[in-house]
Amino acid sequence: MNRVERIIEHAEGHCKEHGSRLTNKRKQVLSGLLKSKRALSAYELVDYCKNEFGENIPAMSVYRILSFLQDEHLVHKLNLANKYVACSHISCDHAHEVSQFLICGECLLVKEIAISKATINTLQDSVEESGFHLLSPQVEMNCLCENCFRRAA
Amino acid sequence: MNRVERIIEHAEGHCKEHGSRLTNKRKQVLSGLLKSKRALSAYELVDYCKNEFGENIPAMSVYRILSFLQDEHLVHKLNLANKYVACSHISCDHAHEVSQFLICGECLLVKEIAISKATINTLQDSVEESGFHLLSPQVEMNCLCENCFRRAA
DNA sequence: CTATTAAGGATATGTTGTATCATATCTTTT
DNA sequence: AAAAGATATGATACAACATATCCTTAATAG
Repeated sequence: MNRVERIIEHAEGHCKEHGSRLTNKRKQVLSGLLKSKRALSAYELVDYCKNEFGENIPAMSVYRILSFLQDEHLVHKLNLANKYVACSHISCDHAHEVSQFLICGECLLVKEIAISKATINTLQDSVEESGFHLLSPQVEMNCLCENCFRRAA
Repeated sequence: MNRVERIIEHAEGHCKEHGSRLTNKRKQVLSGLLKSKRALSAYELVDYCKNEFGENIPAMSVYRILSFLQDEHLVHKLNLANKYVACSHISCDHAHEVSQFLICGECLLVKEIAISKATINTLQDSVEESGFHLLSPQVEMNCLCENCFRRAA
């Protein structure tokens, strides 16, 4: 059993625990994200399922599936790019920490790193002081990866 | 002369200094953002110019104008919302600091606050350690404002 | 086994943004 | 003030991302 299969099995258990189902199509979409180093759009996932599994999933359904996977904390949406990535902590059992996403604006390579407690507290405090309430504590930063940076220079 | 007019005059001087022009339509678009507490979409600005000035600016032009205003650091794009806001530091002469944008996911009210040097350094360091290079150091966080938070609860 | 609920399909449409090519308006120089 | 060049704007088409709505199919509980 390879890495992706293992993660998906883990995710399936996670879903069962609170009575939701990780159906076939949901697994297919999730596997697409798991296999990719890059962030993918809903429409790219439509293509992936067609090519990889011969499944013709309409865009509408992919959006529904993505929304389900987000609710299950298996997937993040990157708003900087309007694209989606698998959560890198699916196979950990602990609730995952706040993530900082580094997104290459050129090739969409994504790196998800944990943000330090202290830093997130600072950000959170400034939010509360301003009378706002944090919804999804997820920090995205617009970067270039090493490769694209060199190519640009 | 009111607040918006004063800021626009200041912005005009700023543009002249490096040989760019703050034309009438550019002023109109900028004034729309300055008058709004909320972030606005390009298409909302099209409507604003039509209603306020009777100008029929095509969407294409508004996008170009927004792009110009961003180059001049007079406007920020909020990627979390695909909307635009006037930079809150237009009338300061000092180069503005890194901003943290608190965006109400409900009503799009936006608060722009300066982020502490220490915090931005921490974030920046984690970016560099991961082999990425920061492009636009602007942090956006998905929040609810006080009003919408209460209404939701 | 059938009633209920969850999942997925079909179709249309809304929203944001870009590509491309044409036209108009300023600016500078003569 | 006319020609030439640069900057700004217009018009049209379309690409990419996303949601609304209504309907059908599949899973599960009673």
